Amino acid sequence: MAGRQKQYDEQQALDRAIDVFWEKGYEHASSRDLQAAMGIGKGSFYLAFKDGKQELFLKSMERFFVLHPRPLLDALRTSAAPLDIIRQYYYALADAQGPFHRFGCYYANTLTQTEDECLKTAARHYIRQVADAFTLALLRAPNAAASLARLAPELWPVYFTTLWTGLNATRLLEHDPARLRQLIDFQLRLFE
Amino acid sequence: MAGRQKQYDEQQALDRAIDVFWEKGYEHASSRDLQAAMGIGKGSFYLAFKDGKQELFLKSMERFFVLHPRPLLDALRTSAAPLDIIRQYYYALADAQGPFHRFGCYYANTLTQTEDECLKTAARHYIRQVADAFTLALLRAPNAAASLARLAPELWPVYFTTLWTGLNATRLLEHDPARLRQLIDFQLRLFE
DNA sequence: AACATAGTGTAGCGCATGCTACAAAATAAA
DNA sequence: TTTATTTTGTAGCATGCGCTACACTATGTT
Repeated sequence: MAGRQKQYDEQQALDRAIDVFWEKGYEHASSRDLQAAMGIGKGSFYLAFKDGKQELFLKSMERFFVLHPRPLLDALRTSAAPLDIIRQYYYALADAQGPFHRFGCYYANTLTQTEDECLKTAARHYIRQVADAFTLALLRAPNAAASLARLAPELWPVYFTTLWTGLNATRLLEHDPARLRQLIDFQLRLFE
Repeated sequence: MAGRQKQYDEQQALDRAIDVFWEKGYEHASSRDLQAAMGIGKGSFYLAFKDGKQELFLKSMERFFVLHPRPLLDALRTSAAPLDIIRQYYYALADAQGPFHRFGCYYANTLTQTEDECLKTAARHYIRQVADAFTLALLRAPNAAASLARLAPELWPVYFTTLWTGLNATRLLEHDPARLRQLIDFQLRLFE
């Protein structure tokens, strides 16, 4: 392996790109915006990401999953009270001020903001991961039987997803976080 | 009133603009796209809509409301079974194939796809109109008391909105309309 | 007929976009 | 030291964007 060595940390640069993509959305984040935030120039940018912005965004979605949903999913796997963890996650989305999800859901935004089928497919994948994990966690909860009697389990993922993506839009309408939290509490009562 | 007379029908042109905006979204509908669909040139376009694309879209949102939500709201005001009407409206959004809402919700799309505060404020306004009308209609329904006991009425608009905007995104994930209809049925059981 | 007014068609400006081309610089292997 | 390889910085292309400028045409008023 010969050649000059990179003057930037790839992962750090990816994290900075996430900041820009999250705030502005895929389409509105220009390659120049991204390069500035990542602290690199065009040359390095198109060397590291040969397919440009799209490739960077795909990698940023993977990285985002490691940073945010994965720790949650890991916690869910071992928790005795998964519902409380899930509730806090929904709260974070409803709470526009919070440090997480200040700009909404990274993946749901992608789903509604771009027409790129490749990116939408990836976003779908990550959202499904979370919804399926929620379903599995609550199926293992002590009071699962009661919940099952109310709603068939194959509808649980679509139930979570609709609530999640709904909140992602409704938070732009209803600015009172308390009311959104009340709605979340009501919807999650299904699993109590 | 002197001067040459218009060679196109303003309302027809507006309807064509809606087609383009609905399919492509505000940002992705270029002024040239719109002019072509409306059958007019730059000159007529910027004479009729001095503030350009933004003004056209604002007017298209008003026109859209007259075309689609208003008839629904009128029907709700007099119906003895408002829940059935509401259910069909949700079905139409879930059913990606249907003639209406083939490209999702005109207003919810605006809310998540653009950063223009002026347009978002207008979109919020129209969505609220519908959610409030749903609430009023169901409060007048014969079995309103039972529904009230389950969920406080001030949460009804946010309940409708979250389901609506949620479906608007979930339809991009879950392509089986039957499953979405099952979810709608379950959510609307609150008002039975 | 003369004039003012409203609508139409065309040329093109200034800007931002994603991306390529390519020379210069740095590093490891020979 | 030479060579091959990798990274970096800069110049700039082609395209599409929203929009303006302006001459031209059609119409109503005087």
